[in-house]
Amino acid sequence: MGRPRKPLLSKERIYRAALDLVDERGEFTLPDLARRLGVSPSSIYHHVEGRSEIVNGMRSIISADVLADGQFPAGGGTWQEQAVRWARVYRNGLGQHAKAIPVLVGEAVTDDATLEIYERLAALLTDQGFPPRAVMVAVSILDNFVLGSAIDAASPDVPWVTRPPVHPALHEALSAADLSQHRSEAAFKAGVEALVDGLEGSRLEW
Amino acid sequence: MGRPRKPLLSKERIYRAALDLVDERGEFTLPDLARRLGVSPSSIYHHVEGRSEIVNGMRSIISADVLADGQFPAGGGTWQEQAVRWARVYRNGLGQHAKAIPVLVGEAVTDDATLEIYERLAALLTDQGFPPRAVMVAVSILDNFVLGSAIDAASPDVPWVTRPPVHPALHEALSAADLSQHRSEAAFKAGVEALVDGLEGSRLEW
DNA sequence: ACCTGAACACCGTTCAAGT
DNA sequence: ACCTGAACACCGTTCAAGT
Repeated sequence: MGRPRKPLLSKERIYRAALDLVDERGEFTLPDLARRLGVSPSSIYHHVEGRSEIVNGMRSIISADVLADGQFPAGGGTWQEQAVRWARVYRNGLGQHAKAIPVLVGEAVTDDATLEIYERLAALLTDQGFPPRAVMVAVSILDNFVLGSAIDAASPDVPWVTRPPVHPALHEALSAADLSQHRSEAAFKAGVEALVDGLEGSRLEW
Repeated sequence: MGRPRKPLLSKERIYRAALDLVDERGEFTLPDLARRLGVSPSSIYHHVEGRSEIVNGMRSIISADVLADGQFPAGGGTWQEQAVRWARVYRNGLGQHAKAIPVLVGEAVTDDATLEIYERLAALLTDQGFPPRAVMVAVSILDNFVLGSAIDAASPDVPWVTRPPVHPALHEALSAADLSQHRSEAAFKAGVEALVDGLEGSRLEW
């Protein structure tokens, strides 16, 4: 068939199609992706280095969307309110692509958009007088919780399959809160607020 | 070659070998696993259903080790101290197999040992008078943070590759805390304590 | 029952050949 | 420069054949 007059592909189009695929199915293969793009698998290699560049590209799209949110994290209020908003907006952004998270985990973060997300939080804390080591610890704390919560939100339904006689307390708790969406939300909100309160108390320890 | 007088394989041996492999390399394939076991790939299928049973088996080994820890979570002290211990022991157990975490994430939890871990925490909180919905939220909160922290600990070195002029605050923070092991530890300790304190304050809200 | 080797339908990636 | 089809070394899984 030879070269087309106008390129059929671009990095952007490849990343987006891969993200769409993962949103739908929780995974993607190069042949699937090629089919979706109406192209042959080998064509993709004229635009990207390989599979892991595509995964990183997916993440940069998600992060760019997060950064586009006007509330991130500026918008006034105390620094605690801004930190809570940082976590909420970031987690919501990841939650839009919950099925992608297992794919993203394990690939190192190198893209500018994602780094900028962490820079925003680091800058907020630095401005607040946190010493550099405390900034690192605080960023890690919120990052860990956001990531864990986003994975939780990504679990299809209930995260644990209990059998009542064996796990009575866990089973009871699960059936009381069967709206898993709400469970995950409530856990996130309460957790972030507790963490940010905790930061204030111990910010000079590190 | 035909059937040996004594079976060469067992579920147990397969799970352990797979976990060893993942500990070393961060991943495993059936051919690798077969080689390690001195057996042909197809032999494995006489003992397990397939790859995902092996992944679940790996998790149950890790969880059994956690449960074998005498400190889990009994050992006296206030319920807050016990909850903190629960998180620490569980996270340390996962940390022994940090490279396995990306492999485990995404596979639903169904094995008894892992469910028992959560049951212990749920029972602790139930005994403490937390209503079922609060138990669920509290368990989710600690679970999310433990998982996020364990993933963080699994990252080979620094989780973010910054370029100084673009991400000044983040870069400064990173270079101040270049001992990543310690960074991850400090973040975990401070985070868990803040979360458990927060639980006490809001336990009747849910 | 439990191992083997051959076979199947896949996967990611490379590359010469076309325009 | 950018697409294709053929090819490569893999992967997980199945199954008939052996003891």
